[in-house]
Amino acid sequence: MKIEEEIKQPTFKDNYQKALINLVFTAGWLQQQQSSLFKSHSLTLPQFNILRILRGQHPKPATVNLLIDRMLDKTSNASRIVDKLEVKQLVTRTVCPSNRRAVDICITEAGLTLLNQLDPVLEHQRNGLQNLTDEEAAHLSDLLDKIRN
Amino acid sequence: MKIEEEIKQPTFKDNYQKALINLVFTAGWLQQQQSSLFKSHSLTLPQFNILRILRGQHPKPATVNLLIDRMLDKTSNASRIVDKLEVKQLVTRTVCPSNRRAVDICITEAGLTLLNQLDPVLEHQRNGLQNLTDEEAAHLSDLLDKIRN
DNA sequence: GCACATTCAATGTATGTACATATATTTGCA
DNA sequence: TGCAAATATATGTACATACATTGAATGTGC
Repeated sequence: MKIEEEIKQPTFKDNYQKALINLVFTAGWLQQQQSSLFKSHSLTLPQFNILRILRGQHPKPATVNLLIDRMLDKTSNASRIVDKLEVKQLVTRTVCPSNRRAVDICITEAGLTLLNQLDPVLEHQRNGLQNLTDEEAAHLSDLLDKIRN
Repeated sequence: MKIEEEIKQPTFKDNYQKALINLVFTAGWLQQQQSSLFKSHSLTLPQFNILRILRGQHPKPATVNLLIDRMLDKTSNASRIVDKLEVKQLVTRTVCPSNRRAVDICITEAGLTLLNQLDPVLEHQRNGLQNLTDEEAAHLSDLLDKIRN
């Protein structure tokens, strides 16, 4: 469905306004698609993303700062998302021995197992962009880089 | 800055994953840019978007259902966003005479004045996509439509 | 060695998102 | 008519976002 129909706005001021609205709408649409994949495992999208970063570090620990650096949403509160993951015993939190201000966060075996279960689901969906060709996906990424200069 | 640098991830599995992450990241980046424009007027982005829809209807009233239909984020709670706008006296809420289940929501003069103040700011920014050409913006929008099929 | 700024994480508050449920009203049909 | 289903909105709860503030630990300059 074209964006005009999705939000029932027949015309836009110009192509810039149309692309902006389409961009925000489509990103939300994709995030909702992804969220639904995790719901049955009681994981939210931000929780999943944090876990994935931790797996990338594994077996090295990560700090909260490192998580923020790598998160898509820089302003969100990594500390509290880690709280939730800790309660579910998917991560551990220990004070860093070499710098007691920092906290070492590690993914647990349970966390790794959960992610491994989720991988094939995501893979099968080709990350939700299955309607694009490889070239189109690359071109899209270039346009987005250009937006942010 | 390329997306690889933004989130400090040197490589991606494929162009699909890269485009997906870039899409979500860029949409968040744009929304934060916009939010900062409203902050000095104590308006949040969802509140602004609701106000803009109401201005489009003016002087006809809108219902909560109409707002949800036109909102970018369909699952958000329009009712509570209208609450906030009502407290600020930017909108009015009256029970619809012809259907007492529904609520007629109208933008007030104060709301219209506020939007008019904000318009030039947004216009000047070309909606945040000033780095794209008109053709690129149109092409981006087409790619996004294609993602959602 | 000590005052002071900086860094790192946690916390507080307001708002928004996601989803389930509640309440009132209207519609439709047996 | 009467009553179940559908509709329109509001409310409850858990989680996340945005941003300011706090508090402990560390680094720096003197």
